[in-house]
Amino acid sequence: MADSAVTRSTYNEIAELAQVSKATVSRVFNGDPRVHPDRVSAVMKAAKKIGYRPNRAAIALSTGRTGLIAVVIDDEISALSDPFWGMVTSGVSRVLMENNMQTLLMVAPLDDDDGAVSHYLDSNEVDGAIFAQVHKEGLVRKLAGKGLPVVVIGTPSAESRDIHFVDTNNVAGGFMGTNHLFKIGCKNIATITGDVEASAGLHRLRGYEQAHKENGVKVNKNLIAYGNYSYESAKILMLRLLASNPDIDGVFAANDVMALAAINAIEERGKRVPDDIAVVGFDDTMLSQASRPSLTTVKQDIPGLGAAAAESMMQLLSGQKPDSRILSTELIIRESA
Amino acid sequence: MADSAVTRSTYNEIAELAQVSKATVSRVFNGDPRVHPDRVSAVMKAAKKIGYRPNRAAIALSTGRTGLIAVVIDDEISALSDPFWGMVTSGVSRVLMENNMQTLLMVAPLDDDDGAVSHYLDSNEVDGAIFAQVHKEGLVRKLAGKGLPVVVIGTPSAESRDIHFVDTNNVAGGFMGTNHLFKIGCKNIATITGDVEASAGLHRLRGYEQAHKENGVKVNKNLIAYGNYSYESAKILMLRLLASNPDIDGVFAANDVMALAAINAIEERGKRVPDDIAVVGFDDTMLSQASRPSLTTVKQDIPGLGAAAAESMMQLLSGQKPDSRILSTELIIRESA
DNA sequence: CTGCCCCGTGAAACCGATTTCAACTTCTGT
DNA sequence: ACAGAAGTTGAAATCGGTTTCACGGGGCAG
Repeated sequence: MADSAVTRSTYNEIAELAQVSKATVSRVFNGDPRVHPDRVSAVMKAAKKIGYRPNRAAIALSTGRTGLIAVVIDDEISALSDPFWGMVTSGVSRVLMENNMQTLLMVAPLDDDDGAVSHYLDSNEVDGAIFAQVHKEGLVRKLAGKGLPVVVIGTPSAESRDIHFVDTNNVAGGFMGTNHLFKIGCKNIATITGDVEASAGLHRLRGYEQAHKENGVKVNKNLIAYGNYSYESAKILMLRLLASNPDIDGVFAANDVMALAAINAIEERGKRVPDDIAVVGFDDTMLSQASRPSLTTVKQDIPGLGAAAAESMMQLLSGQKPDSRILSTELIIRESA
Repeated sequence: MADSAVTRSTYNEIAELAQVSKATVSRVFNGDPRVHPDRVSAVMKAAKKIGYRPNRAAIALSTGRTGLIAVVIDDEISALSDPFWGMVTSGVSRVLMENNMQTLLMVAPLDDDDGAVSHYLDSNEVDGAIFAQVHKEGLVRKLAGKGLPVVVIGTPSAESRDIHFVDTNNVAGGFMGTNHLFKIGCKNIATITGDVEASAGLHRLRGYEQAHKENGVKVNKNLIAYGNYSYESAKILMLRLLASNPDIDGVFAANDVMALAAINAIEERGKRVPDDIAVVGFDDTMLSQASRPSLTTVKQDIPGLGAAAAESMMQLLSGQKPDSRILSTELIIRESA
């Protein structure tokens, strides 16, 4: 049973103290305009006197709403070690708190449509779910299909466009970064992609291709290296690129970490950045200012992405149908390109 | 009212299907050994058939336990942009999920003993709270005093030692890093501290001092610069140190980010790392491998810290009185020292 | 003056579980 | 064969709110 605390504060106590019924107490707290002002103040006073705190479990039981929004981070590669997701989450959390909701964090692999996360989410424990880093859309589709309000961070595949999402304009970002390399005179621009199974990686690659088209240059498939956002992957790929394509004079990396790895590999092979090879990253994390040479990079508003997702969620919960939002990017020019 | 879903699964439905009472259904799900095996299997079968999912709100209401543990991150400076806290949180989350509990993330300033976080936490919404990055202990003490199970990540001040905590052995870490600088021949070792208002920063400084004592060198107060873990603070401080103490030949920075800033400042002043000045960091984050020169640093087990906190919490919840845990550190030698 | 409606209110049902308590079987010992 | 113990079970109370529904009183039209 509950607690044996000294001050158990319930509607019953308030009702007794204020000489009204539980029903009236409930009406007062829910702002029912029909209650007589005198009772309202009596209830308020009584509530204050006994230090009333609502019991969320009871509210959840009777209303069916828990006040909880799940933030689900796909943990194939421990995602929270990348500051990106922490920052996204803090953006989500801030907006949810402003709306008097709480953030339930779930870091778990999403490959299983029927795993622990799935069970938890589809049994009304949360009022909605925000998904990050979605590789497989099965679970998301299933939950959205069951009527759970869902917002995805990133762009879902074409057949899931009925799902609400927010994303950075990664195509524009990829274009921006690559185009800058063209503008400063690069002729042979390689790219190290992110995980192209998810939208962000794929879209940045599309932007890279678009910049080629716009500059009248044909994409050389040998200059596309498929990475996964990790330092290690990028270092190996960059070394390989340098070996097979000695004339590379520019690199667009799909995040800052890989850009650093590329610089490291380039210098290891005795070339200089940006003099011999220019490098552009993506994200504008702390890394990009801290590295030497400092990194020219495509900046995205990371906490803003989380905040936008949370705002869309609030709209969904209030019955509106929010437009999916695409946040813009900005080129930050530093030393590396 | 609740949902209008097709499959509303409750004990009532199971009871009806299995021809038993709600009470028996409850006993089965709670592993009461007195129930006849035949009924157990009947209930199980019925539950499976209708795809039963327990309603946590109802459980919370009747048992008083919510299955939620709050992870509270003090957000004076948006903490989640530092990968450290994300990694800690993911460690917490993993252990909690293994124990069938959920992680409620609260990123908010903790300076107010009576703010939103306080209200939320002291009204039985969560079964316990894990605090990270605690500057002011007022709220923690208040909640612990009210009987909420509390675990602190970091070492509380002396008068709060009744609060359970887990921490990295920062004194040993500071010693390790500084001692390494002595061992490779440094004579004038500066340090850039973390936030010394919290235990981690202070303890690393203590370790720095201890290493001096052990090496028979008197600490020179002019070589201690008080930073706050940020790149910006460290860069400014390092430039200042170099200006006033030209004979510095070693730097122990209280985290990797500041170590990078120090290197940047040093090279900006025309000196080389490690030849002129050796630099040691702390954390062994991705930064330390990625930087050039790569960073010699004191490694701590960051997700392990979160996991340890969660394990302590589980013990507290089961009525045990866990020992506070101090995790050890390890020196990772790379290029910078 | 009567009938009707509206307003404000409280009693009671309800949300979905847990837990108490009493009752019913069945087994044991004598 | 019968009292008492042991083992199972279900009815009902409970947790703390929300919501329905019915009722009493005041105002207004007929």
